[in-house]
Amino acid sequence: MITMTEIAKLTGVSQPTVSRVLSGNRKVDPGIRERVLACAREHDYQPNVLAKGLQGRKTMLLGVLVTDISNGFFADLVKRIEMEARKHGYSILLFNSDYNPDNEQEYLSVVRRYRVDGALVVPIRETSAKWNGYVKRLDVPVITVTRRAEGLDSIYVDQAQAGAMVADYLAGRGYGRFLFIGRDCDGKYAGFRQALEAKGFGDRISNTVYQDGDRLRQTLREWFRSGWGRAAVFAGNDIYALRVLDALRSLGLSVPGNVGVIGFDDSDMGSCLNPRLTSVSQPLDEMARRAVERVLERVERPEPQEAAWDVPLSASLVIREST
Amino acid sequence: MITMTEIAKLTGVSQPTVSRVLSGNRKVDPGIRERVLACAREHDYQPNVLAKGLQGRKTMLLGVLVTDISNGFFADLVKRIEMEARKHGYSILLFNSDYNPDNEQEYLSVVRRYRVDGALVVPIRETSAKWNGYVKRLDVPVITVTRRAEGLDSIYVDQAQAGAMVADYLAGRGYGRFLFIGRDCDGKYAGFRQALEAKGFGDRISNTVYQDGDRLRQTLREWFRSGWGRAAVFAGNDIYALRVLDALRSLGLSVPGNVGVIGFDDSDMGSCLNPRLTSVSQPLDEMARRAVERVLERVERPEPQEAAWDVPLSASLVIREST
DNA sequence: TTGAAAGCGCTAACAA
DNA sequence: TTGTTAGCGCTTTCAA
Repeated sequence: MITMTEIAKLTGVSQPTVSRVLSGNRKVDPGIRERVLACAREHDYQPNVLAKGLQGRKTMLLGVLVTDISNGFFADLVKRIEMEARKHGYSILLFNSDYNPDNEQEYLSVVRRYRVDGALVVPIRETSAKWNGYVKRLDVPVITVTRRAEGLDSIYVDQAQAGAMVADYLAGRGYGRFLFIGRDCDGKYAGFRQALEAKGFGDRISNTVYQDGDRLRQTLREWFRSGWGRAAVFAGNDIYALRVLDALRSLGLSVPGNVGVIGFDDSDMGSCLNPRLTSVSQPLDEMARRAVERVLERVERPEPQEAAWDVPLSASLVIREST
Repeated sequence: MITMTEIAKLTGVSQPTVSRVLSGNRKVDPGIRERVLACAREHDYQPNVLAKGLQGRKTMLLGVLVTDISNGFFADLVKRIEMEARKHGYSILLFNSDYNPDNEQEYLSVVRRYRVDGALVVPIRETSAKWNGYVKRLDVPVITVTRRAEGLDSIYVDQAQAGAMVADYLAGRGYGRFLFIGRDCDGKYAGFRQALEAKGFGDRISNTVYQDGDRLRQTLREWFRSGWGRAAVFAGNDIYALRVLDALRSLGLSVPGNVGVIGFDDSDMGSCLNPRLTSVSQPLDEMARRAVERVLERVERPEPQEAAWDVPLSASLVIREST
């Protein structure tokens, strides 16, 4: 691949002059300019981003670390981040932690090796002190997306509020028994639980971590049989919800007749499921756009002592047939 | 971030010696070795991949260009490619063409700017001469994944064979009218059509490009009314299939009672849909693994004149409830 | 076994 | 306006 030095030789000027022409920010004699540009075009010159980066300027690289790219929600998030970054001339280096903390930690190091200009991270859990330490060491702007991180820029949906919203909605629809599928440390479960307790449903709430196939069916059956009142399942994400629908169907329970089901993330498929899935929608586009903008802002003009950015967004409810 | 030169100063040796210690491939006095390693560990040294790359060696970067990362199939593909690349110490630079040829072309240039060691590409269409030209100019090993490209390494599922397999299966199940959802230039449609023609169903095949909501419903209704014989829809991918199921349901047609539906890609959700979706499964894992291995093999020892690699894999049928 | 010197491709001083 | 020089962090000669 042709370099500036080679173009310089071919056109009989100095290499820095070529640089001046190609970066376009300095005055150069029009004659030379044309010659250089013609030569560059002819040989399909492509600047070496690595050399620029090494030279101390930006690498035009953004690290993007997510938990599971094969989850439609994160796939969508990455897609939007990529689009937004590209719009500003940045490319993204993709890392998939696969919910493995060892990977997460390692990738945080790898990100540094590439001297990325900034990073967008979906941490595995609400952030620990240890994790915070790793991130600080990155010494590039970092923003956590979809989760809040103490002392770091973060943009996320307020999970507790989203959970409370689900609780209000379900209670308003006349449901009186609730099962949450997901971890009990999940913020949306906390909000969900708290709102239900305030309504006097404190003893009508169960939760179970997500399990596969048969076990999920078992759990659902036992839960359904073991109480009374209209039953509703709140799934931690739409994938869980899909599995719940499937399990309920194989138990012969109709949705929403016997059991209501509500998902989380409002993934595209939800609107086509049978029954169509009620779900909580996160402003994905806004998160991606603002996260990238924020990181790039910090890249362009680093103000070390600026306060961390803490942007909780509101989720919204998309009501369909399953509740 | 600490550099080799700084470590050299701190430990009182020359910078190349530090390099020798940290790259580990040359003999160094054990005393020095320990001192240098200790210092590197203490300051959390991370090699500058850019400098290594610039110096003429590898960048440890692989470009991955897909058509749509938000499609679960490609998300999964990217995930596996990332895992496999990481296993070999490579990171991936992600590009999403969004089915826009302009993007595809531009990103092929951007890939060069980063001096990636190789690229894995899902081209938008079966490859044109123009596209081939761009790819050649990359002058790094390129492999096309999921599509065949003349004169380039490619690993893919033989679409025509997959289409024929679907035709055989549907005909064997007693279906006698067929609608393909997707482009007529799609290889699987060609194979599907040809196999059906061979069975004398030549005049019982229709096709339509994918359309949204109402239009899809319209199309399906008209097609369903306009003929006789057991009807089956072959959707170009599982997302289309999901929409078809939804549209049929809103038309009051039961699946598989009135219409059979078969998808393509065997995405995870298929096994939980209502009804569970029959689909064509591609060996995703094998494709990702072999594609990365092949590219890296070419990176490690470039043999310019070696013949292009052409690996058609076989798809398999996953039969569920929808047919 | 170690150090000195060169150079990858580029930008940013500084001089002319 | 242009060229000269230096240097980013590293690997690779070549000497010692």
